[in-house]
Amino acid sequence: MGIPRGTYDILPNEVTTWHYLEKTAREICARYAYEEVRTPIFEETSLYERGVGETTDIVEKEMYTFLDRKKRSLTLRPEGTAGVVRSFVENKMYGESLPVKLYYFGPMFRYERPQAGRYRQFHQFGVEVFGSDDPALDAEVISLGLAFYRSLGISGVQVGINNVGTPEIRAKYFEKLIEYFAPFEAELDQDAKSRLYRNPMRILDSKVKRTQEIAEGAPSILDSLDKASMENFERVQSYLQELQVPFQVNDRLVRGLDYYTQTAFEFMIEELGAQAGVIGGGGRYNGLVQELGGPEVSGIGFGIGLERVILALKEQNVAIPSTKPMDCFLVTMGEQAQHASVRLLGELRGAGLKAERDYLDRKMKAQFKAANRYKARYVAVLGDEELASGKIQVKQMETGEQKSIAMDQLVSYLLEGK
RNA sequence: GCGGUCGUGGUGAAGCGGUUAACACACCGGAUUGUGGCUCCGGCACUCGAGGGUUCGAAUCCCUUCGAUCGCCCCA
Repeated sequence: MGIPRGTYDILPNEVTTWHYLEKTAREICARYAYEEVRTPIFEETSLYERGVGETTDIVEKEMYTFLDRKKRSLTLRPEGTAGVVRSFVENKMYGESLPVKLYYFGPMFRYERPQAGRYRQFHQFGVEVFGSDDPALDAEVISLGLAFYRSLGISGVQVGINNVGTPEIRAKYFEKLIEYFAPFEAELDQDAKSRLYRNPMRILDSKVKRTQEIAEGAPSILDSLDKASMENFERVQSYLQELQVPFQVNDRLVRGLDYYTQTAFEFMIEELGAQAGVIGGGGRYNGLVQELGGPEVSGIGFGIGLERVILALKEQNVAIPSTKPMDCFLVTMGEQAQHASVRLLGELRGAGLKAERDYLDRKMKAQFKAANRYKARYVAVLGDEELASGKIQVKQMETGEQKSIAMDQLVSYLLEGK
């Protein structure tokens, strides 16, 4: 027996990092007036087929799909947006005052081969905004993402933005691309060939040298945009400038999900390499709410891969705030003292102090060692003498200073020392 | 789904055909039977991911399998 492939345990010493990420995300979202939403970890399979797109890699080969006991097809969520949109529609949030600004945090599942910064169960922090086309929101969402990285202490995050137009524009652009690539068909690599008629935009970011050379001359989607899209794109850029968000226009930026319209963006960090370097991405999805049965309400959001954020934190040696030190370790000598320690320990904890004792009947020396391991600020020694006198020995570990204190004064003494 | 590398104690690792499986750290115990962080001493792998084979003999060679890791596709 072992842990399933592509999954991993987050052990206590790592959990502090996760708390740090969550806390930071929550604080920033609160500042930007986003509220948390928690949706199920699995949904009906059809939600993703319709929402994410039938021809995407995610739906074609990466979903964890299973039948329940009533033979309903369910799928462990491969991404966050579809579920949040479903919830938005189902709970008729479009009836509330718009825009509705939401964020989420949690595990996602994709059946892929594990690799650096890629797991089968991984975690995302994401936001979604519904009900406004205002390009200022596009800029807000991007700057919120960037604020998250910065607030964590990650530097060098690059923002790439593009405008992928409307589905109609993309259809026309596809024709142009096919027209351009067709004469080179024989020179393209296998992957590019298979994409030529299905999704030629994907050829643009190929890593195969010859394909890349050919792709360099391909027409840009920006030249195919209609006036409204172009204006929208320009306004997003000017708002980003207002917010002092550095960005690069990348007309080759393609996202993996079908639902994106207009603005598409990515957060990247160079040190982590080509794959893990994309630490977040998102865009606008103006047709999705309708596609999933809601009214014509537009949306925009991003998903940030937290495993990759953690890679970046480690790469850049960002210090994680450590856990609370132990206020007091109770050393006990003898059975009487062990009994008495139960109550004393309860009192310490009841007073809000972090306190611990030995449970393995260890020798005093070993108990002191344990206290050190816990980084205890004080050690209180309780033995027969103390029980008889009602006074307990309290040692401040850093200075080695030791005092005798009335047992009922211990709590207030420790609270003073904080 | 495809390709490379790897798999020895709690951890980091040596050993690469010859039989008690180095060493370091961690942990436990003792020196110091009521006091930590230093020092010294002792303990801690019937076993080298699993299964099969070659051999007088395998952790060391071969095959299979599982897993990890890195890369490709794709993505966070």
